[in-house]
Amino acid sequence: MNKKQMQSEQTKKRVAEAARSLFALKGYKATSIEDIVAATGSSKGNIYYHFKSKEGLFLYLFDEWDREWEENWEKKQWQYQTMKEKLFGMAEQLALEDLNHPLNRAAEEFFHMEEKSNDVEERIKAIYQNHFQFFETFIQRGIDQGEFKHVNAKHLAIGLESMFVGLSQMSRAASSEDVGKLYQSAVQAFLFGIAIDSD
Amino acid sequence: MNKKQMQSEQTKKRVAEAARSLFALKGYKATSIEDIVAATGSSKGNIYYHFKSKEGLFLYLFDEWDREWEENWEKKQWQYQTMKEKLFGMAEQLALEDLNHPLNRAAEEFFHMEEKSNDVEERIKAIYQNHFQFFETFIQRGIDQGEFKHVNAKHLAIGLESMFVGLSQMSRAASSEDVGKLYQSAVQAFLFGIAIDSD
DNA sequence: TTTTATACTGAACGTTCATTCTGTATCATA
DNA sequence: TATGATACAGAATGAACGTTCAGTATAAAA
Repeated sequence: MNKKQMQSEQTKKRVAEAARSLFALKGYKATSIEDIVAATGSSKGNIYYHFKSKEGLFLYLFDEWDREWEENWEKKQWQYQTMKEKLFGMAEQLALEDLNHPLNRAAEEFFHMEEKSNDVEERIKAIYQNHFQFFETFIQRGIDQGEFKHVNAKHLAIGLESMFVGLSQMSRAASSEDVGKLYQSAVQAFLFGIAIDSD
Repeated sequence: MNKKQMQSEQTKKRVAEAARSLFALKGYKATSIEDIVAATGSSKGNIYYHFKSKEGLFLYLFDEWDREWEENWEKKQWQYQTMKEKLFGMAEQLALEDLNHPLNRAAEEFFHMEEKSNDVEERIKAIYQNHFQFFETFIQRGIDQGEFKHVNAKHLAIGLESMFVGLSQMSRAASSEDVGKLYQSAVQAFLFGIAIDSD
């Protein structure tokens, strides 16, 4: 790799990292390109040389996060034996890691914005579909291994994703609660139910 | 009531209804005061005479919705006997009524905006607390009546709210699915669990 | 050394928008 | 009828910000 290419790559990283900090601190909308300029010393034009748009820059950061999450999970999941244990473990990772991830708040804001370019909208849908697929495979494995009932894996995959997405949002409003316990009892309910007559 | 007061009230209603339609159509941020001016024939100044701000106008509409929801639920819940049935009934009302409510999308956007005035932030927190309280009472009743296990009602109230909030959001991404079924299986899981070994 | 592609600059553009403010019309009240 | 309050009009304010573009510097390629 060239000296020039290396510098270019470094610049891109510097911009990305500054952007991540700013998005974390101020939120997506409230972080202006000007803010990133001030934080990096790079010029506006240069930022647009490295990233297609503000949306593109954010999506770049989000992808990094998503990739890292899956890597961490792959490393971690082997310590658990059953699918039930895995699910509790996943809840733990989500509660501890995700909630404290710098992009957490900004991502929520970003995903709920109404003014998005069409390609971004498509990307977001694809991300969700990916998560659904992940959980569907997970649940299906539980069924195949005789741990889970013969439920509709597709529906309950969405149910699981819903629960975790919602949990992540509610954890902020219900601040005084112990978040770990919250996630744990939610998963407990999802696995074993809260009703007494188990039919 | 005066003729003047009546006209004033009508104007306020006209503005509110136009705003609701526009928020539903274009989203919160994308709906400008100018849009509402164009739709009502009222002037900007007049809108600000009747409502404190754009945020205030939206919150006014949201309150109406919240009130109506509780009224509808109060009417409906008596047709169900057990708490389990009630929960399924609630899921139905949420799936059918809420998802089609004009403000649904805009409210999501509004609640996830990062730039909010402090009093609005407080209001939103209060709204959530209210929902938590509602579910906590609900679950506690189930426990007292011997229908539910001795779970932590506080935690699971948040869990329920999380699930429904998440479900409402996911229902858009997973459009092709039958939303009613989706809610139903989520509640089914929450009540009876998906695991086979019910401990 | 000349040429060319890449990396970078920053001023200018174009647009959007919530809110305020000064003034006016209308109706209730005294 | 005179006075005061209420309801309404709409121009002006004032700021914010993403994106583009014409031009410059730097280093690789020829």
